Amino acid sequence: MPRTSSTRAPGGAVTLQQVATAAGVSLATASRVLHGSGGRRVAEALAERVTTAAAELRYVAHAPAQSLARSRSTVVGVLVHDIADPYFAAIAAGAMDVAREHDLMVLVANTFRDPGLERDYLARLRAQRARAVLLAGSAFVGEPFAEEVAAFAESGGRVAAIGAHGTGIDTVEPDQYGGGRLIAEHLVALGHREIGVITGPAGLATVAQRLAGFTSVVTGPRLVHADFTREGGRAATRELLSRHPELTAIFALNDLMAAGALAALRELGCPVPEQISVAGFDDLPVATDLTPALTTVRLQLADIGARAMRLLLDDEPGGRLVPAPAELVVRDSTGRASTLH
Amino acid sequence: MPRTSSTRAPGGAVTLQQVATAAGVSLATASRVLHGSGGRRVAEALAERVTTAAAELRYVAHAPAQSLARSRSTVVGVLVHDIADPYFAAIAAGAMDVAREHDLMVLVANTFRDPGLERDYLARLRAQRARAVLLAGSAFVGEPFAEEVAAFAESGGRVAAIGAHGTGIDTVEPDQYGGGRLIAEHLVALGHREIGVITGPAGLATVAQRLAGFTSVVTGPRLVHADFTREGGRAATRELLSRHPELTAIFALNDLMAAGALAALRELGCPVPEQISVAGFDDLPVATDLTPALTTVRLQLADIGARAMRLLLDDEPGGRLVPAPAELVVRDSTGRASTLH
DNA sequence: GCGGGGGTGGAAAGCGCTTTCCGCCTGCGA
DNA sequence: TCGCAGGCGGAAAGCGCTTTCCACCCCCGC
Repeated sequence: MPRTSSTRAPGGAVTLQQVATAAGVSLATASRVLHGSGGRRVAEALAERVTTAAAELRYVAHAPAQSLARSRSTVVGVLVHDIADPYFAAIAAGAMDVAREHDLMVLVANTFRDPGLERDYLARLRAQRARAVLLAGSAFVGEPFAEEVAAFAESGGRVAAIGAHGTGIDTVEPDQYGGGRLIAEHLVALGHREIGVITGPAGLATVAQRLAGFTSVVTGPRLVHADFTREGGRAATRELLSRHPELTAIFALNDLMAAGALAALRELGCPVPEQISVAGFDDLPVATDLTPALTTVRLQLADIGARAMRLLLDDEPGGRLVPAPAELVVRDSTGRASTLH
Repeated sequence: MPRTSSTRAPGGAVTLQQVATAAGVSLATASRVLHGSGGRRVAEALAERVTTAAAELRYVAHAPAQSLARSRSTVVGVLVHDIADPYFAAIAAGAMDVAREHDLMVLVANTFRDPGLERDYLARLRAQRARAVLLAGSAFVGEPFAEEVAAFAESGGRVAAIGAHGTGIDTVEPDQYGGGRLIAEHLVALGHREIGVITGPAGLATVAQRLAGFTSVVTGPRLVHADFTREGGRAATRELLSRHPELTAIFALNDLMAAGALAALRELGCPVPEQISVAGFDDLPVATDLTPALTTVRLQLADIGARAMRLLLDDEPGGRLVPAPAELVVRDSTGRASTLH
């Protein structure tokens, strides 16, 4: 039997052709009515018939076909290290909000901090012809996929990053250096001289920058590297204190590690901030709920994500650098250096 | 060298045709070598030439074109209320992990708890011909988009949900009811009789189920509805206590609200658990870091997300129901009912 | 009254890929 | 020696949509 308008396509979906037939117009007209990109207009009466038919058939355009024909897709990619980490979740949420304003869908790629996976996802985003991609994860020092980024850009997609990822791409640059410095100055002002730092993998640019800011004020702090997580912070704190019991303050390079540090100090029966002060970085929501409430550096994460997405979607030439401020938030986990050692 | 075969397509991307030409084979052969779905094999020598050419040109298949030709895409959708909420972030992370094993990309849609947006995103996921979609957000009581779900399924996509979303679709069902009951039994065993409940919007199925479990043990608790967030919990707690100062325990229907409750009680100078016990639900990572550490109900969120994604991707017939256990985690925020009122 | 122009609908040519045929070539058996 | 089967490369027909032309109609002006 001939394919009348009510016959479902193989996939089960309604096609534009079916809508056109149902409305008694040509394919071209239906397309113009439903997705017409301005250029041409269609008479009221016909347009009406088409929209009615489309609604009745519950027609939804086949996005891949549209992407193909228009050679322009409606998806953007967001590359994060781990969406379950509140840091990235906040950034992603901000970015997604802006994407929605632009009627774009967001493809989220969780790289698990694996540079190989990161490269891989970037290629797949290129395969999807994503209109743009946001590199939200911190760069690794000595960026191994600059080439893949270039390939993406070359094939017509925009790229923006949070934190430096190389020249030529739009960047929102949180003031990691300044933040590290703020914490250092704060602790020094409180009289601390023996300060330990617990930190994530040395390869992360974020880590390097925060640390650089800190050491611009406090030279040669005691340093322990661990996972950039709560557990990492807990382990690092124990190790740090066993090696350097003289410390009066600990700077955790992110709030997650700070939470772990507080847990470790509680286990060790070491009062904060009376005996040891603790400071974090990021000002995640959890910071206020820790005990004592955490002194930290506030980054406006959702806003950073949103701004990066806006950089991706406007049509200005690339290579811009938007700084994002870091702000010291003093709470209860830092106090005057104890003199009772 | 002549840039014949290397002439970039309009979008700037390399096409299969270019690869084929460069390798001196036909389009069909190139396709078979690079994406051949098993059926046919190509002689070693030719295959080699094709793969080499593809690598040199940094060829990546045009995913939309592939979706069109194969009428099957490689993306799945995940619908969440708010990716910045750790509850959803954990579920999404679990789901994404499984998706990666299957070489699928994940389109995350943030619905901001807006049923309209939810419907809308579902339609757009259908437009993308997403292979499957995971409804991770709690249903609203009286599900307003069953129709849209049906349309999605009808057009060939699979649908799974976390928590009941209607019959016929695969469901991972966390034991919300049982969890509510566990908390109730725990509090009653500790001697509490005057228990207040602070809760999210009445329209959320999750809320209704947790509450039902609780009231199956404790009848007619004092109830305050608020946002399902920390701030909501804080406000609700203040209101609850001002109206019912006789309460000896508060059950917050999620951990975020519980964090708010603890904050409020701290502000009111009300010791926990000595004067008032507090219990939460979800066992988010933050639960251990609250002070006192939160008694709550553990849901294996990442695992739930992963299982739901597996339901979507195997080829079994739909309509299955996978229960996910809830487990009581007793920490320090609950204690024997105070008798000093 | 007739020619020309503006506006609107439709036919058709792709977009980049998959996949069905088709036909050639090789090698084997009679 | 010839026929035939099997294997493998290539031509071509779509997949559902956009968009360029083309054709047509109607209206206006001379």
